[in-house]
Amino acid sequence: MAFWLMKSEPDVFSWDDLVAKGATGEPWDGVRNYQARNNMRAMKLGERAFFYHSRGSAPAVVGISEVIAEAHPDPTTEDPRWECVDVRAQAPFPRAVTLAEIKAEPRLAEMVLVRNSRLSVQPVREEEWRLVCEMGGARP
DNA sequence: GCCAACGTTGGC
DNA sequence: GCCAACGTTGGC
Repeated sequence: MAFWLMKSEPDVFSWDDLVAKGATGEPWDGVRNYQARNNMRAMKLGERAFFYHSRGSAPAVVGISEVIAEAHPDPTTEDPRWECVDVRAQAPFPRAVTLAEIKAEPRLAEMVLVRNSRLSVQPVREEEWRLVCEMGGARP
């Protein structure tokens, strides 16, 4: 069981937008980066991902989403190279965990979020997952 | 709004 | 296959 982190600009598609989609969820389309696509290809049904708000006033992990459809062609392009998974909101973080808090935690220094801030879909280690959940008061 | 870091493109 | 130029992302 792997863990993931997916970024979204809250002005474009926020956690609340995903919550509003309910059980139907949302295709995570528009990704045009090979590493991010490869990560989506590796996602399995039922695996979970942090929902991260980038470019907001305070970039932060704000919720947990769940994969409800494995990789399939991205409906927003004819280009067969690009694929997406579908996700739905599973649970909000009682307290958002900001990037500043993550950077201040030495045990999270190896997170992809810290080391390669530009990758929009990234793996999270199990111990990192548990720690971030704990920091946000979320059930891991 | 600025700018550093990174990924992609395209000429050679 | 190299690398400069360019575009995009995202923190601040």
